[in-house]
Amino acid sequence: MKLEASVEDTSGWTEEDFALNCTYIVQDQSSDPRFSLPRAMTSIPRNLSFQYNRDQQVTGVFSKEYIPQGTRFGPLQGVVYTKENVPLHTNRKYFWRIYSGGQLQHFIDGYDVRLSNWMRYVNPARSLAEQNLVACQNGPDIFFYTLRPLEPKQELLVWYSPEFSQRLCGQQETTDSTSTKYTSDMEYQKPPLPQYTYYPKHPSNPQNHPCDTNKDDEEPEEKIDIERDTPPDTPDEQIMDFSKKIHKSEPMHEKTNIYPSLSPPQDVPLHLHSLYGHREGLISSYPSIRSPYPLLPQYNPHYQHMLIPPYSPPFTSMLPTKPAHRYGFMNPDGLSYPSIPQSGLLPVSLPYPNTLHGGLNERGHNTPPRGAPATPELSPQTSPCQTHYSECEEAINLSLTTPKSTPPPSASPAMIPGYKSLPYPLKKQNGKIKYECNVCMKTFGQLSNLKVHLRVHSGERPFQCNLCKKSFTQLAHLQKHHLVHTGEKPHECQVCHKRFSSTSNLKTHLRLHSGEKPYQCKLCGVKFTQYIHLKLHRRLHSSRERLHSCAACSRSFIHRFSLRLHQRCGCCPAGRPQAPETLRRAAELLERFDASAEAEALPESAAEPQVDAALEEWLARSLQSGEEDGLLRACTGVPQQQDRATVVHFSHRSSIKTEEE
DNA sequence: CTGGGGAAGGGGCCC
DNA sequence: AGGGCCCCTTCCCCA
Repeated sequence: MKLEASVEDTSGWTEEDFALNCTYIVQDQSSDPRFSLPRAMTSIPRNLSFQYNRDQQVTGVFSKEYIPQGTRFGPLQGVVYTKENVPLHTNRKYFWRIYSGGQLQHFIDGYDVRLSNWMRYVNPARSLAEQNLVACQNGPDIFFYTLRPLEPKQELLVWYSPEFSQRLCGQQETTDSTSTKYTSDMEYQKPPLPQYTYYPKHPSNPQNHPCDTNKDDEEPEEKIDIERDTPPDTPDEQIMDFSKKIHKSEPMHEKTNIYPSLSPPQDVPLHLHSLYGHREGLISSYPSIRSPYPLLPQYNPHYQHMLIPPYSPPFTSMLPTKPAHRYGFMNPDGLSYPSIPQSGLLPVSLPYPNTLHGGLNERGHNTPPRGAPATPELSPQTSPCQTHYSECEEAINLSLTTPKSTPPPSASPAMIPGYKSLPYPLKKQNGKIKYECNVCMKTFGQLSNLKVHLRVHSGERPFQCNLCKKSFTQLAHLQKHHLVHTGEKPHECQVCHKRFSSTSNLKTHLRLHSGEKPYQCKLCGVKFTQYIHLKLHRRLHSSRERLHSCAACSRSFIHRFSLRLHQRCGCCPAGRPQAPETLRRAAELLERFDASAEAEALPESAAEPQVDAALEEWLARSLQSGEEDGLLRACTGVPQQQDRATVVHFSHRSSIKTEEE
C-alpha cells in the first residue's frame, strides 16, 4: 500500500476497499426536533453547505473547506421499504437499492425530506473528471466516499461504484419480474428501452408515502412545483419532473454528449434526454430547461409505470459489463423552504455557528470491522418500513459541542503532513507493531489507543453529560465530570482529611504535606508544587529586558557585567573554543546567574572583583541547594577553594537537577 | 502583581 | 474495545 501523501488511485477499489481505507468519517449533524426545517436540511455536516437558487431551493451540496481523500459521508438515510411493501404510488426518484447476497433486499427512499438526510441533495457527476464522490453499499448502508480531495467551495458530485452499477444492472430482470407480480391491473406497454419495467397504476388508490403522516406537509411541495410551472412531483407525473434549476451556464447538450453510450429515446430532442430517465437512485438537480415539448408521449403516461430505472454509469471506466443504458437527470428538489437567509449557508435556525469544524470524525460505529467484509450479513439489519437512522446518533448529537481546535483534516492540505489514504498506517519500532496517526505521526502500540487519539483531530466527543450537555472524548472523562454535578469527592487526604474529586488533585495536594516542589525555575532556582506556577513565574524572567547583547554571538543579558563574564569565560562561541556541551552548560549557568538575586543586587557599573564576589555568593547558595556550578567557576576564573571541591563532582552531571528539599 | 491551592478537563497507557 | 488509572495542563480564586 502506498503511504505517500499523493492522491491515491482508487480506480480498482471495491466497495470494501473504500470502507476499509477511508480515513475520515463525517457524520451528519443531529436534527433538533424543535427546528422547523426537515432533517434533509439540518443533517448536513458542518464542512458542507447547500447551494440554493433564487427560490431558496437546494441546487447542490458544496464543501466549505478542504476535505481529504478517503472521507466518508453517510450513511444515506430515508424510509426503508422491502420489495413487498413498497407503496404503489410512491415517488421512486430517491430510491436506493440495498442488496444482500446478490439479491435486492430493500430500498432506502430519500423522498421524504423529514426522514431522509442531506445526501438526497448531492448531484450526480456528469463525467469521470468531475466525479469526486463514489457511492458504495457497505453492509446495509450507502456511503459516499471522496475519491479525491475536495477544495473549499467545490460541489460534491457522486456516482455509483463499479460494483454498485454491476448490481443494479444485474438485477434488472430479477426485479422486473418481481415488480410484475403485483401489477395485475397495470397498463403494460413495452418500454422504449429494454431495461425499463413498469410500475402498476392504481388511480383509485391515493396511497401516500407510508410515513407521510402529515399530508399538509406534502401540499406545499406540490404547490411550489406548480408555481414553478413545472410538473408536480407526484408519482403520476414524476417522469415529467425536470429540474427548475439552472446549473451554471452549461448547456444541456454538453451534458448529454458526455455520455455517448446512453441511448436516448426517440422523438425527444437530444438536449432533453438527460432530463428524464432516472426513476431511482442518482437523480440530478441540474437543469433547467423548460421543455419546449409540453407533451412527450413516450414518457407519458407509460413511463409513469416504470419501476426499474436504467442504471448506467456515465463513465466508460466504470461501465459494467452489461450494455450501457440511458443516463438522465431529473430534479430531485421539488421543495421550498422559506426563510433561508443566505444561500450557500446553513439555515440560521441551527444553534451553532456554521464556521465550526467540519465534523471530521473518527471511524464510527457504522464502520464494518476491519479485515471483515462489509456485507449485509455482518452488519445490523434495519427492519422494514422504519426510518433508517444512523447508528451514530449519539456521536452526532455530540457533534454539537465545540472542540477547542479545528480538526486538521479539514484544514488545507499543507496542514496535513503525510496525509495518507490508509487509516492506520503500520510501523515497526523495536520489533513491535505501531499504529501511526496519519495527522500528527504519533505512534501507538494499540489500535484502540490510536482510535481514541484520533478524536483529538476529528473533534468527535462521543460521551455527553445528560445534565449539562458537555461532551467528552472518553467515557472516563465523562465519569469524572459527573462528580461535578454530584459533588462527590471520593479521594481523601490521609493527613488533613480533605477530600478531592480526582486522584490527580489529591496527589497535587499531598505535595503540600510532603513539601515536594518538583518544578524549579532554571534561572533563579525557585521551586513550585505545580507546573502552572512555574510557568507563571517564568514570565517574570522573560519580561526582563535583555539590553546587553554580545556582538559576536546571539546571546543577550540583563546585566552588562553578565555580558562581560560571557565574553571572558569562553561561553561565547567566538571566544575561547570549548566543547559544544561545555559551552552549552556554561551559557546556561551564566544565564541563571544573570537572573539571580545576587546579580540583581549589583550595580550595572560593578567592577570585576565585585562581580566575581557576587558570582561566588551565588555559587555558594546554589551549592547549598545542590546545584551544579563547577563548570561556570572554572570558566569564569573564580579561584577554586578546597571546600568547593564538590563542584568537580557536580560538573559531571549532565544537566541541572533539582535536589529534593 | 505574585505565589499558592483547588477544580476540572484532556491525553495516553495498561489491562 | 473499552474501563481504569495516571499524569499533565489550564483555569479560577484567594491571600
